[in-house]
Order: sequence, then structure tokens, then C-alpha cells
Amino acid sequence: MPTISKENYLKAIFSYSTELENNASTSRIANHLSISSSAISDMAKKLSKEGLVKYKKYKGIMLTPNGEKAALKIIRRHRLWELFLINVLGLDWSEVHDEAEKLEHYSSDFLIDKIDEFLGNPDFDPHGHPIPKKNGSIPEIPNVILLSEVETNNKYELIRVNDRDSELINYLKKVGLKLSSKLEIVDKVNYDNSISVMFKKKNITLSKKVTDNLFVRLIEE
Amino acid sequence: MPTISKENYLKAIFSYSTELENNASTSRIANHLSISSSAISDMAKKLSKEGLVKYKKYKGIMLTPNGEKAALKIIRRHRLWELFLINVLGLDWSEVHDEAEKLEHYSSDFLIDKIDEFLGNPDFDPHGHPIPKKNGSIPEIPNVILLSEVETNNKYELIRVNDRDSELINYLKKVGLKLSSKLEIVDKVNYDNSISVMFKKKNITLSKKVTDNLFVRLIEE
DNA sequence: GTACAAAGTTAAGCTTGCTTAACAATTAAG
DNA sequence: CTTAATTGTTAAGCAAGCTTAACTTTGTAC
Ligand SMILES: [Mn+2]
Ligand SMILES: [Mn+2]
Ligand SMILES: [Mn+2]
Ligand SMILES: [Mn+2]
Repeated sequence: MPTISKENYLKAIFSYSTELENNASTSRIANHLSISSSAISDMAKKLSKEGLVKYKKYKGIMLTPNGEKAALKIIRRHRLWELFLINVLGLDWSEVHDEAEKLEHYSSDFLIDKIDEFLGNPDFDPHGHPIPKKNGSIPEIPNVILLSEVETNNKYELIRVNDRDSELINYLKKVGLKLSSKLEIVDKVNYDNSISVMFKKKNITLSKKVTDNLFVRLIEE
Repeated sequence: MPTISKENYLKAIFSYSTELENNASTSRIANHLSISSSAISDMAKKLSKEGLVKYKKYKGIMLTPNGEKAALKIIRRHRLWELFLINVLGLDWSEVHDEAEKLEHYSSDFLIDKIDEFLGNPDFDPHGHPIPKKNGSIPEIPNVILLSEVETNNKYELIRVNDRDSELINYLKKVGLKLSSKLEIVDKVNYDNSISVMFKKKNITLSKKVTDNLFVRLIEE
């Protein structure tokens, strides 16, 4: 039974180890969790002893199959709670992440399954992230492109948003963008890497900071 | 901001200090929380420093107005969660207490108010306990009698159950008793203090252990 | 390759919330 | 009242999870 702290470490390691290198560096995790890097080294040893992590000094941290299973379990809880809070209690897109960040550690398997069932075993959370299934499998993710890397004149649908940045989400709300919003790329501005898009018949400009955190899918005409 | 541990102490102190003496003894709290009594003495000092508790060595612990406010806040959370889990997710009478025992510490005021609103600002939880209001007031409690102290031939309605004893609740479920069940007292057996009641046209016997944990209200004919 | 900067680790120490063991106060019995 | 049992407190110590500071390894620039 991992503690709360360990659950958070596992989630953080997971979120970096699945990227390019498949191994999370001390500093990335430290930064992600806002904890000193010495604490990370320390914890890496403990998790390693418990068989949740593979750790070689100075060489980064990687989840073992058991560690990944544990991480997916927490991520499942997080995302089910997020969806539940929105669907049932009417919380806002930008409000659920922080609540879920706590609730994920304090709900029994039994309760989580009830929530899953209540929601109809959903595949995606409110930010477009896949919800791991009870058995640890992950719903298939559609072909996804960073909005900063799209091509001019194509049409795209917004399908994923970084949920850790509530300011980003508030910005999107202000602009009117939601999941499944349709965007047509009008121009890619070389100077500042911003993108000009047609959205609901209006032309808006999105900065690199924004487009680097939004994922879209090409819409076939 | 009390920690989780402190929140539990405050709840425990509250539950004893509101009884007869208005002051909770070290050993009762220790027993209640399954924690050594030396830890209680220790914590009493800390809570006292924070102004949540009045503590005189060897003389017991009493909540200050601030401490009571804090305790009621947690109790409110607990009871709202219990009702919510039953009403919305279909959990059972006997299942909600343990879940609520954790969730009560990890929900924002905002979320709790949403739940309260969703449930229609209910006055009582699934075990018949009053749910403190946001402003700290407590819904008026009907005139309540211990089932072990009722009089023969009268009719009573079951209106409160000790929620900490899930075995008791399972027993009640087996027998078919719920909140608002109507009971007619047939006989009080002097020998073992059990009570014989008429319930749904059947005669059942309830032991002292059971009747000491059930509260009823006299039904006027 | 050397030298220095950046990243990572180890060491020492702190806080919270517990434990057990030794000691002190209170209470109950006679 | 005195004494013994009960109850409560203090002291010492431990584990978890952090911190900062000192040290080590690794990577980069020349
Ligand atoms: Mn989230
Ligand atoms: Mn999400
Ligand atoms: Mn309860
Ligand atoms: Mn209850």
C-alpha cells in the first residue's frame, strides 16, 4: 500500500517516463512535485526497495510493471473523480483538477468502481485524457497533434488540454474554447510562433504558450 | 488549518464533550481513536496552544468556541458525504461511514457546499444524525429516547443509529430495521434487559447491546 | 583531455504523530 | 486518613517525509 506521498511520486514518474526517454530525471520530478531533488533521490531508493521503480544512481528512475500498475490506479481515480465532479455536481472544467488531486488518495476501490459504473465506464476525462480501466488497460488514444505543430488551412478538433494549468483553462474558457471545438488554421506566424485560427467564424490568435498545451485531431473533410 | 490528525481529535473531543460532563477524558479519546493516551496528552497541549481546546492537566479537555466550530465543520463534511454516497452512488447504509471518515478531510469548502446544495440542504444524515449547517448551527433534534429505556405498549419510530458500529448496522439490515421503522414494545425482559417488540407484524427480540445503540421517538396515537 | 557548470546524491537535521516505559496525580476502598 | 488501583503525564525514541548544505558524478566547452 503506497502512502499518499508515494502515490504522488509514482504518478509523477509515470507522467515523464512515458514521454520520449522512458526514464524520469530527478530534477523533472522534483520540479513537477515542488519538492527538493534530494527528497527525490531518497524516495527513489525506497520505491526501488518496494519493487515499484527501477533506480540506478545518476541514471534516472523508471517504473517497474508493478509501479506502473500502481500509478495507473491513481490516475484512474483522479480522472474518474474529475468527470464525476463535473457531470454530477456541476463543477467547472477549471475547478476539478485540484479537488481530484486530493480525492484520488482517499477513495476505496469499491467507491471508485461505483463512480465508474455511475458514469457508464467512460473512456476519457474532462480534459481529454484517457481513463485507465480497472484492469489497467488504457483506452485507445486518437491520433493527436500538438496545436503548435499543425498545418495551415487544415481543420482540427480540440481534444486534449493540459489539466495542471488552471490558468490555461481559465483562458480557454474566456476565449470560448472547449473540448471538441473546431478550429481552422488561418496562419502560422513565424515571428513569435503564434497561430491564427478561425473559431466560430471569428479569427483569434493563440500564442505559443497556449498552443504548446493543446492537442488536436485533424478533421477529414 | 488543522491537520487530518487534529481534525480527528477535535471530532472525538466533541463527541464526548457534548455528552454529560462537557469535558472529554484522555482515556476516552484514546480509546475512541485507538491511540495511546500519552499521544492524547501531547496533542491536548498543541491544540490548546492553537486555541482550539481548553486543557488543564489531569482535568480533561474541552473545546473552545473555535474548536467547536472546527469540529462541527468536519462533522458536517462527514454527514454530507454519507448522505451523498447513499443517495447518488447507491452505497449501503453500512458502507458509507468508513468512506466518509476519509473524504471528510479532503474536500474543499466549495465542494462541500456543492454537495449540500445538490442534496437540497438536508438536515439529517443516513443514520439520523443532524448535519451542521454552513454557519455552524445544528438542526433541531426531535425528542429522542434510547430504545433500552422505552415503556411497554407504546409505539416508537426508529430515528437514530450509532454509525460507528457497522456490525450493528449489518444486524439491523438482517432484521429489516431501518430509520423510520415503527416498533411496538411488547415486553421488557428483566432478566437480560432485552426487549420484545412488534415489527411489521412479527415479534422480535432485541438484546440490550442492540437497544443501547438505537434511538427512537414516541409515536402519538 | 581539462575545467567548470549542472545535475544528482549524501549527510545532518527538523516536524508531525505516533510508540513504550517510567513516573505523578487522582480516585476509590478500606 | 492511608493505600492501592486507575488514570494521566513526561521522557525518550522511532518512522515518514521533508529541508539545506556539502559533496560527487556527469556533461559541456574549450
Ligand atoms: Mn487533473
Ligand atoms: Mn483531467
Ligand atoms: Mn459516520
Ligand atoms: Mn452518519
